[in-house]
Amino acid sequence: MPELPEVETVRRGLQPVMEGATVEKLVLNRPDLRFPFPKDLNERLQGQKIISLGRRAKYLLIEFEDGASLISHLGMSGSYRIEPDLRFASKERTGEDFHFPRSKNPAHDHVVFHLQSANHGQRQVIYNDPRRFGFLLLCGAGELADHPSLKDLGIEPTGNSLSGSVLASLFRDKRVSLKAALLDQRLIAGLGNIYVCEALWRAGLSPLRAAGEVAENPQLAESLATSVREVIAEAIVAGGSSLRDHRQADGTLGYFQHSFAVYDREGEPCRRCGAIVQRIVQNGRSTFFCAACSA
DNA sequence: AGAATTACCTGGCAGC
DNA sequence: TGCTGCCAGGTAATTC
Repeated sequence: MPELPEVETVRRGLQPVMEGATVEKLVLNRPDLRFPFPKDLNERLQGQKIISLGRRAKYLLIEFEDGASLISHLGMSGSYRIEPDLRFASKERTGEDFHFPRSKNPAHDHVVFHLQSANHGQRQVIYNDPRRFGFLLLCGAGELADHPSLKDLGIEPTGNSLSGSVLASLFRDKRVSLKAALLDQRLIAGLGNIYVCEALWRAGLSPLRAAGEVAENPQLAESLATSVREVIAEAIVAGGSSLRDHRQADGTLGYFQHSFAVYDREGEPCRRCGAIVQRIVQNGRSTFFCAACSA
């Protein structure tokens, strides 16, 4: 699921239930995901109020009243879902504002937040992750900006801060391909394989082209920066992309996958020129593009 | 130092 | 129907 638009969609889905909620208990169903869970995690968070849900790049940030933050990354297959707390089922007025998605595979429900929600009564927020590439890290008050996972992240492609000139200065003298440069989280933070392919197609630029070359051409740099911002903004509005049946926290599906111009469309006609969309491998990962109308 | 490759996991799907 | 091999949106560690 999770590039920036998917993580932002998760954040918006969890926000009404989590913000202002008190952590009654945190249950860890295994000792680790990609990394070991922080020591004494339940003891550190129990009884605390969640002040806000934030996001940086593909990281979800859960901020607590004592200033600590939980840094949550969804890896390749992580998802959150919300359920009524079954221990209080008799008190629960269920179903009035949500439908609760069933777990597709309860064996991969690794973390359960038992919450006393500000507006929704008792709730469980459950983290499920079959491949376990995701992780949870705890960060003390004031340490967020310097945290190893966050400190080297580049500019957010949301809003209007990623201008053509900013992109040009980031890509200047880079000999790597545009594909690799756009995936580099130290330059622009939050893009993944899907949205890089889509943004390059929209700008009419070949993923094989050197990043530094585009940096020297203000019009191309402007076009690429605009395409990146547009693709990300449109994907957020669409609720992200739902691949392999991934769902949002409230169980609904994003629908940006229906707008893909090239991603996962190998052999199908280009929506701009009708030529056949190609798949190549760059740095070990699939790239989809139209060789006929991208230069 | 920067770039490319490999490692980490499970599930789904195509082909046999 | 079951097996095998391959592929998948991520970052981090290792190698070159």
